[in-house]
Amino acid sequence: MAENKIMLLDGHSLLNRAYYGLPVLTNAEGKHTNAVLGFLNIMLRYMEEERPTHLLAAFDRKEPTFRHQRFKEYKGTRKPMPAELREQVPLMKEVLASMGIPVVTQAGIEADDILGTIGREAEREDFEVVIVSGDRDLLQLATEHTKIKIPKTKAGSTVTEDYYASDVKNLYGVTPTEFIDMKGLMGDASDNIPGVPGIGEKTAAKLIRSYHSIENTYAHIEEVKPAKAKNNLREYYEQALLSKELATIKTDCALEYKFRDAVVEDIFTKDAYHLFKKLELKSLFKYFEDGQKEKNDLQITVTKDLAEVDAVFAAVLSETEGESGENRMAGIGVLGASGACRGISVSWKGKTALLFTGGLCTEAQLKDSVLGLLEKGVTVAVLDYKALLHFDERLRAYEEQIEDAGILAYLLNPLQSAYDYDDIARDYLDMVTPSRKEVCGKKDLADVFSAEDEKTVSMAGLLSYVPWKAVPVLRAAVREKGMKDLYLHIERPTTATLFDMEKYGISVEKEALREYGEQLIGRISYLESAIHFQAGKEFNINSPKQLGVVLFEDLKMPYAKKTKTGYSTSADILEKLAPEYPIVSDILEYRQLTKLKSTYADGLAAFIGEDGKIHSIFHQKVTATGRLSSSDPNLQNIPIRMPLGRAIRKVFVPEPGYLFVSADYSQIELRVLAHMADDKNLIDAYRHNADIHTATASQVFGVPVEEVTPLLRRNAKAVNFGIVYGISAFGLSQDLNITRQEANEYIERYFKTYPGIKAYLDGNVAFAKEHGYVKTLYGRIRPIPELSSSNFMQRSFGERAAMNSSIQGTAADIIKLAMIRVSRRLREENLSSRLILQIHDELLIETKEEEKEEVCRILKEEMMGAADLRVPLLVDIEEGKNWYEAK
DNA sequence: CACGTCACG
DNA sequence: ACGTACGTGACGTGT
Repeated sequence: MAENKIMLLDGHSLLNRAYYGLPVLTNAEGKHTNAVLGFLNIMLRYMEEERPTHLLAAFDRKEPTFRHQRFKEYKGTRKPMPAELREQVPLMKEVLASMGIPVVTQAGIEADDILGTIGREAEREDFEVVIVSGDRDLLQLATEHTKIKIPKTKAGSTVTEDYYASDVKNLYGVTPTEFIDMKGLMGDASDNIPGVPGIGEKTAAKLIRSYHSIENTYAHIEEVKPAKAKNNLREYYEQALLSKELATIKTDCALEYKFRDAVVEDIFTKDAYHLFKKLELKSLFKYFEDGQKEKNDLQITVTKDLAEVDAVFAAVLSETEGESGENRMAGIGVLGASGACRGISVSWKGKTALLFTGGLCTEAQLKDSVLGLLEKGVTVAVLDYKALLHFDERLRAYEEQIEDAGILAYLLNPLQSAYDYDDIARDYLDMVTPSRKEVCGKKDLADVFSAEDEKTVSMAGLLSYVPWKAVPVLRAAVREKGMKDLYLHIERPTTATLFDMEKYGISVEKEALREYGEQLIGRISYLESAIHFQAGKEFNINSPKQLGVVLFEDLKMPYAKKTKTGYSTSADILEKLAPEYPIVSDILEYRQLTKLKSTYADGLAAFIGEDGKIHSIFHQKVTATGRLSSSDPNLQNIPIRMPLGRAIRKVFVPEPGYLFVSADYSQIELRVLAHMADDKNLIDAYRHNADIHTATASQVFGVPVEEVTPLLRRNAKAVNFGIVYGISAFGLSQDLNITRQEANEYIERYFKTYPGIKAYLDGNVAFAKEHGYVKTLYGRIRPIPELSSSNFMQRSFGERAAMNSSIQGTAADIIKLAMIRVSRRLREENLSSRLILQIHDELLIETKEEEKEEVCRILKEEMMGAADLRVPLLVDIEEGKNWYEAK
């Protein structure tokens, strides 16, 4: 029989070590999990290394007090345990319990003493003992058969120090027992052990090496070398003995727990699996692969035989006929990109079929068959409706029968980074599945698929099975959270308008774009030479690191400011230096021009397709607030603020015979705020169509409207912006280059002028703190886990995000509504005008000359009418033969 | 792959 | 005392 080995975990100490070793990590509910994950990683690694037959974890009954006051980072400072760590203590115990690992605590006995006592008990019964702790105090327990393992996190990875008695001796020159005496002399501020003043680690080690104990040192007090140590030890001898007692870990406690019960069994239990899932400890799922995780009840058939394919669709139809709910539903997934579809995946009533093209079964056949399901009234569940429209846009006619699991999941938690099949399976179906990356790497499923490769077959099946299975769950959750209307009337209809914009694209004059880039080169190389000359050396201007050294070390400029890696060379710093140093002006201009060249001139050119157009992607599941985002390329950040950058808009043109019309909401966020806060003063200002910044300046600074100077207006405008962003005196002071006190005064005066705003913002933050999320006017939620942080900075961020998100999110809801209404009208009135782009508060439309008047009217009507607020929603319209003119 | 920077709303 | 405005995406550098 293998020899017995027991591993003893120092619960609080390991949790503490893990907490500070890993970055903040939360699950969707905002529960912090980094310490739990770190603890488990260390534990699992050591179990692998040591293969113990017995295992348990010791915790203090209460939070450590008195002797073991060790939840602090620095000596002497007694930091309370951060809330993020505190909440993980009970969680950790729960996790251990779920894994069948005993959590040993006992009233009046500290964890160290439990470890010491059990360690000795086990050793007496011929166990090998391994004690795991982040705390070096435990070294005193080391023997020939008791090893102390101390994990250390170094640069992200964990390294371990192992100590038997001999290792302690080698390192400190004292035995583990003498280690206690050493500690008695030197003390430990972090453990509230006083020790002897003036005796530090060096002296203590020397004395104990010579005399082996405090008592014996005292007996030879006359010989004690440094005079200071001699005198202090005399004076503080009692305290030294007390310290020794405090530092001694007890090994003879009367424990109720019998360590023989701590036999290691299968720790990857079903309970553990469910708990890990709830905590989203994804990296640990792999341990359950053969264990307790639910078997995917996928029944998959694979075919490319036309008759069999037909039979599958016939079966779907007949078996869903007359059913309701999920039984009337089929999941559909496309295998391969839109142009190169190799097949589709279909799930219904728990069954899944993979249907491939080839032989007599064509892509068109598959598409028609899917359409056939919809015609017969089957509801189709998908992971990504927009992707499906790229597969076959005829599906848009059946929008009301389509359920998008990805969008539903996004509404339930917009903070996730992805909504792929594995995410939804994990979050809503309690299934752990290999991710797309694990199955396909960087390739498309269609390229790696093989009927013999079980993983690819399984993943292909999941593409339809997961939406089929999850949509009922997701729908119920969305309804329960009050977002059903948001989904049905805003989010789902938005998808098709985004698809249209992506498909249609926007024309770009390639040659003009090339010339634009060309024209920048000369000036860029001139500036480069000028900068190098003024610096007195050549260096990479694009490297903030090198630039920082040149400016703040070589040229010794002031305003040198931090960043983790070096000096900050951001524009707001350089702008302060520019009047004084010509080189800085040149750098600013250089930065501007190279940005235009690389991101816009060259960057955009790379996206122009065969059709002379750019088809950027509009993302509906990315932002925390409900806004859209755009990528490949991003057409929502084309320059406009500076003349030279703005000129790039000239290369964006309508198709021949068409014009651009751009329509943007005037200050939609402030108007939304006025409505939601129901602030009488702000509402009145908007109802009277006042210049809002001037009106604000007049009221806040107490001067008649006619006497508002440009400076006052500018300040008021900054305050208005700040309010929308979740005001902070520091942010405002930065923006206006004023002191924080002045900024504070502005804010106070603002809130005095608009008391409704103050009440609303406060109320919103309070709501967020109570519920953990904020809501838009249309019920969209944004969770804000940072609000429960004990970290001031994070919590403050949460408060600002709470103030901002309802406003930004409500504006985003309204613009989505406007897009839906505008495209509906354009279609209903049989116009050939199209929605081209959305830039948050602006819609760009391509219109025929003769439709222009009509389109402008529609835009005004539908945008202004998108929401019925307590203030008018004004829309400004411009037109032109390119995007530069239409703005 | 993280960071600094900067383009937009 | 803490050290920031809210929301994005793309580029170049440097580990």
